[in-house]
Amino acid sequence: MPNNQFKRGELYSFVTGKASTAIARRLQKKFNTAGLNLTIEQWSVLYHLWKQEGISQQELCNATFRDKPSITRLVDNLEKLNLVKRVASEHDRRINLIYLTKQAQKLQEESMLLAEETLNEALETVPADKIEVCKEVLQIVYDNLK
Amino acid sequence: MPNNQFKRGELYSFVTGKASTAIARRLQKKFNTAGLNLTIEQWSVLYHLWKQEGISQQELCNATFRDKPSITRLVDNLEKLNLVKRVASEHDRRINLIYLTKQAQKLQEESMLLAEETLNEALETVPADKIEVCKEVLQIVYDNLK
DNA sequence: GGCATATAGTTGTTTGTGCAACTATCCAAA
DNA sequence: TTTGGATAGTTGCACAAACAACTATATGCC
Repeated sequence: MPNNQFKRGELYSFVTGKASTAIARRLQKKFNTAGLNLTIEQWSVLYHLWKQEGISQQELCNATFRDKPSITRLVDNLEKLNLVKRVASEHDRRINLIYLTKQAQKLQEESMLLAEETLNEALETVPADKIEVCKEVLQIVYDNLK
Repeated sequence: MPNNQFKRGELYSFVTGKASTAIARRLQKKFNTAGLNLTIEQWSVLYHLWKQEGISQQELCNATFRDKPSITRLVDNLEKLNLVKRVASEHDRRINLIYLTKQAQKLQEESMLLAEETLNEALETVPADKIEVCKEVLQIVYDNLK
């Protein structure tokens, strides 16, 4: 049992994601302070659309690791904010393709800068090689459980 | 700028806590399968009460890294499930001390086993020294942002 | 063509989070 | 002793997640 040695206090932080919660809260505060009227969850959808727009809601589910109802409602809210548009696919009428509005394109640079800034604050004083190990472990955890 | 080297794809996982989300989902499924009628958030409150009961809601806020309204509602729901009781402090009538019921005491062993099992599955194939580095980094992240 | 099945998306319900505003109580200083 | 500020907890609101049940459309097979 090589990995069976959890002291209880350590178990807790892993399950609750203390660190990632703290990162998300800090970024949310930066968005609010900057007057970006955007939740972290909405940002995480835009994040993938900035890489490639015109993808389906199902593809957004896979990319953001969320279920279909969550994406339906996030897209609902992003549509209300005039940041995305649903466009019915011509080939398959079950599919909505999601496109960014001009307004959303304007948000990319500023929000990404705030995200990088947040991560730099989070990882201040952490040596680069330890960050690499940490990323590697978190990726394996994800792969082990998905 | 020693830590300024985020490739964008990596940034996303850090902010969204992909790994810890996956762990929490896996544990929730184990609870459901085992017939434990308990959310991960409720479990995280019980977790601290098992270590020490009779603490105030404010102390639960600090321990679980949640705000006061969140704890109010988690305690509400735990009370509905007959797992905890609010007892007004005699010294300071503003304070509720939270005590476990017998029913909650019975849940400890089984739920902690499932949590350890989940972590073992998550960290399968990860060498112990890398786990240590990862824990260390996540703790620093938390300390940097709190 | 017609039917079974799979896929894309939506809706309802319960639970939790974050913020602001609120009540009740305590405490300390004038 | 009163009054003003701090602390503990609650409530309302908007947003999000997980699950189940639902509609609409597509596809493959007879």
